[in-house]
Amino acid sequence: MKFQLNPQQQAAVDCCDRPLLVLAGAGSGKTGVITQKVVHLVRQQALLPEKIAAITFTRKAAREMRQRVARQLGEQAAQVWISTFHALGLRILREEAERLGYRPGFSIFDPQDSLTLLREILHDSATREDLERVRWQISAWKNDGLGPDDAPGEPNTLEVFRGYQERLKHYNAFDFDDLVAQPGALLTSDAECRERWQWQFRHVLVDECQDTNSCQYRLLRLLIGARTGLTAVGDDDQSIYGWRGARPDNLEQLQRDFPDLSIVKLEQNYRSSGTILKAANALIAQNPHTFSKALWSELGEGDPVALRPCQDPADEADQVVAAILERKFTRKAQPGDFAILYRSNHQARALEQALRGHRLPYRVSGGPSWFERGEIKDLICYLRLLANERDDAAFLRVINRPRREIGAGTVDKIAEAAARRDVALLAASRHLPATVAARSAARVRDVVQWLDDLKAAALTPGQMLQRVVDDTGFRDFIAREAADEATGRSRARSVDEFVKWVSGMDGGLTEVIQQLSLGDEDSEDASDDRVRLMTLHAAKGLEFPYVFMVGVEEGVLPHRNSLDDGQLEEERRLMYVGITRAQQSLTISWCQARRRFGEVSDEGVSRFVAEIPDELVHRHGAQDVSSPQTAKAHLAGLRDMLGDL
DNA sequence: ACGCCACCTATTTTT
DNA sequence: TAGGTGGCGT
Repeated sequence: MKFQLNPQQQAAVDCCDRPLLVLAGAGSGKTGVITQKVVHLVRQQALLPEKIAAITFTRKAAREMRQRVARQLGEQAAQVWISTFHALGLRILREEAERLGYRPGFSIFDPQDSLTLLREILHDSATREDLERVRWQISAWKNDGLGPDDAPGEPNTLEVFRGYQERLKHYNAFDFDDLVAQPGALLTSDAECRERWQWQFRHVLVDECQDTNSCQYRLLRLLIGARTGLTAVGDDDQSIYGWRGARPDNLEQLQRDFPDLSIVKLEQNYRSSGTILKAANALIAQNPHTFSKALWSELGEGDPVALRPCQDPADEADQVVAAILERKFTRKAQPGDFAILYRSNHQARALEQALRGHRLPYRVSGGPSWFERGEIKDLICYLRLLANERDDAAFLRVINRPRREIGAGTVDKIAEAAARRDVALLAASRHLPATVAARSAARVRDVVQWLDDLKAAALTPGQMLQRVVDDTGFRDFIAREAADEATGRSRARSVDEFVKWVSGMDGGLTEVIQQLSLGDEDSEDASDDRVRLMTLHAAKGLEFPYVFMVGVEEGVLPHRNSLDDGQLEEERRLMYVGITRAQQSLTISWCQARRRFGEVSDEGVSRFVAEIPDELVHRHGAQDVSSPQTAKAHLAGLRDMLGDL
């Protein structure tokens, strides 16, 4: 496939002699630009592929980009460093671990492991909420590039932070935030190392730059040496992650950090109708801007934006379903052409009910992923423990799964011994204290012996995992543990799938685990033809022919907790992101009444709706479908007309 | 180890 | 209102 670039896109690709900021509006073809630029750097600028880094936020974006680069560069694409910030950080850490006092084969703790760790530090009086709060705080500090010595906080919270970091190191483990923070700290303090990495890359490209937090931005800057090219792509109007530390003003910071920065704006949109873009432009114009931008398109004006007041969420859901059925009929649209977007997850419930009721296939995005499922996490922990015997979190997870009748008392005694001798739980299990009863001691020795044998056998990660499953009877254990037979079967199946998946991976144990720890290979199936339900946050980067934004009410969007200090602007951007997902048709609806904590609230339509000019909208009112009764009747009529869908 | 009840809280979430 | 958590009893 060959891309026709418009003049602005071409300018962005061609600009290689100075740092560049590409302000890429929604749907302006920025992925194509990044892809083409990588190709250009290799083909025209004669850069070696391994001298180029393209950084994204999600694995999905990275995968997409790699595929598109591969389509043009073929084999060479594999040499380009296309990865997420975290994967890049991991790759740096793998080479520099020793400098930080870590050993090869280190573990990566997920948030759950972090919670386990904090539970040890904060002893038993802490509730789950306390632990979550502390974890959140520590993570926020790290994302701001702060450590226990410079973070602003209560002395005892900082003490917890310090203890947390010390323990992580003791376990030879990093948490997710460390994957970016530690390379940043290392390259800051170690000039030799910094130069080496600056030498590594001749050009760095960053996607979604407005989403970088302080820590990511610091790492980015540290990678840019005197001879390193930079292409930053971003859209300040789509910055919706301020609440988790993203700094959209990093786009402005670029101008200060790189005085010779060029700026290219991509304003032609290839996705939406003119009407939808005008609505989006008008809305976002209400926000203050450093960089102004107006999207336009050649796709024609299209339908007006439909505005629909509804009685309550159930009525709203019925109306959305009615509209979907109608369009399935009149425009031969497929379920997969529709997306329903909302501010918060619980809003999905009413919609799911209505969709189920009318046999419309749907998919809710944002459930727990494969790797978060308990049985998969168990298996990953076995591998982690085999690669890094200091990984106490993995040890604790695995020691009694499947049941080995090693009681809490025994584990406590092992933990005491480990603490006393300052060794890991697994090491302590090899020299059990005399206080452990002979029976328990024998059981522990058996597991440890088995683990040691497994480690000594020269096996691939896949074979190792297969042995774990076989030797422990893991499938049966997992199946028996499930509440009902069906979930038992499905879990056993997912164990098999996982073993197969790991067997297909290449690399040694360490690489495989570190891959796995970074998360799911999301099994996004383009062919699956279902109505998509998701939050506005989850919708970023996606597009759909028909979009419904529901619950566009004061208190919901903008959310009631975001009415002050600049957060309102982020809520408006959220609305903007929602609008710009739509290709042909956009329907905005809200409820007159919504049950909230038991009480009926009626805050009414969102202020954002009034920010869309009148001439762009079509208001549905009482004469259309407005009461639940008529909506139901309308639906019934449609059903008769279309047959049972 | 499991089930029941009282209590609390109530956005957005990737890696 | 509802769903999740934590404490407590069997």
